[in-house]
Amino acid sequence: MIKRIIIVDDHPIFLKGLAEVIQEDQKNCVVDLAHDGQEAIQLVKIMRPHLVILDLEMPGMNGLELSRQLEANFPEIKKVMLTMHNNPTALDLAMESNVMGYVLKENAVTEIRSCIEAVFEDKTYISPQMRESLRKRSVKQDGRISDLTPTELRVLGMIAQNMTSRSIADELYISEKTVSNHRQNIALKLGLKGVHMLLRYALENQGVLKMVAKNDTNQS
Amino acid sequence: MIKRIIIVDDHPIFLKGLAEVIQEDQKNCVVDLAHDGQEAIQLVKIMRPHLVILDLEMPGMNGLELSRQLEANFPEIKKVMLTMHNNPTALDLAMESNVMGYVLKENAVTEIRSCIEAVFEDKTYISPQMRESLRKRSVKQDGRISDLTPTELRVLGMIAQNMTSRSIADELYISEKTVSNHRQNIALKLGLKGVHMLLRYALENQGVLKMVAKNDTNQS
DNA sequence: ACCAAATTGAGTAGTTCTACCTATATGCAG
DNA sequence: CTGCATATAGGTAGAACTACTCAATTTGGT
Repeated sequence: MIKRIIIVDDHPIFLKGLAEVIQEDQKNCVVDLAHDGQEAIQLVKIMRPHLVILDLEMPGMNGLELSRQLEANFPEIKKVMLTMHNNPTALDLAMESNVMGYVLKENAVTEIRSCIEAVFEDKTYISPQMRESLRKRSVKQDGRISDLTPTELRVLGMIAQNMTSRSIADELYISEKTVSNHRQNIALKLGLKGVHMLLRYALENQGVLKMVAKNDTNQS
Repeated sequence: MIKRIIIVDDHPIFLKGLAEVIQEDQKNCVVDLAHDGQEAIQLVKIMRPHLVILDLEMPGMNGLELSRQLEANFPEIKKVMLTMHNNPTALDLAMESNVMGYVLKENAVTEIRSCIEAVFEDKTYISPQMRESLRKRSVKQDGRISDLTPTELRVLGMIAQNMTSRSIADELYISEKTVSNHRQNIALKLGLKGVHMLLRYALENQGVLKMVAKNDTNQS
């Protein structure tokens, strides 16, 4: 049976390269391409693919949003997430939108075949590297961004934008002391210690923070 | 006349995709591929290409090192740098190793053709986006990493690794006060102000810092 | 209406870094 | 030899954040 696959990636060269890798591997496939979320949704409506392979980091509608929209409107379509960064939080979020596969771009050429085959057998596939960093996290008992309350998320986002407690307090019309308490609670939940760990964490997870901020519909 | 081109990139899908873009564009070209610096040098010895297109960010030997080695051993071969990040300091360093072109990966598919043609006419080509951020920098009169002394570079690198002044002082067997002074001087030279600006800068330029640290042969 | 979670605010002590100074030793270039 | 840059070190004041503590108010859910 012929499978229809759509690949979504804002990076034209990667998109083209991946499409050819897949077409060489999977002989009985039709592969279509989309450069962003909007284009992807239009294409999905027409093509009704069996599988959508989507990039997490994209300008405009990011991969998470796209994945959620697909899940809401086309739940029968399987989803595989592609990403540059080995970030456990992003994996958490992706899993919540019910993706079946999660592949690091650097390994895509060797793993995408196994991933597609697994997904078409209704199995999930996660990059081995990714599983490794998940294991490390559970050993460290690190907290997750999803443990944070909406206000804490907001504060963390503002920290990532290099704002001081003072300026955050001003913008939110609350006391500087309250901001300080939020910082404390965030650090506690995330298991962060040290003077600069909060800023460091905020900077390293800037991308994920933006994605979480876009829809406040997932506080456990 | 047939031109020989070698592309070096650790990312297989991008490498493949770019190769095809170039071969479609440039009909009278022979394109060869290398996945890392070592492989590139071997290939250059055999192929004696007219042009090497190389990725800045690579594990092992990075693009700057490779470019310098090519410049030292094969000065007649032209070089074009590819990079993900729009970082003026990286451009400075690349220019010092005499690259003829500097292209952002996200624009590669549309720009690589103009770039190759420019370079074969002995002109330089720099991504328009890149020129824009250069203009902004010169307006801001920002300092450059290359203004820093070797010790300051070392300290900045350690700041990027999340070390406190105390631990840096311990590791270098100097006073904490001296480290504090270095911080002050670094911030002055780079035009940074504010509590966390140094850490922020250090984190954002971690990649470049590593490249600069690898060879201390370029203090102006 | 009540309980739990979230938000807000405060106190106090200590750490880390900034933002200014000054000062000495060393090595290199003119 | 004389500057100059570099690296070293110290002083003092203050800003920003951490690390603990406690408590009042609001909010959402059963």
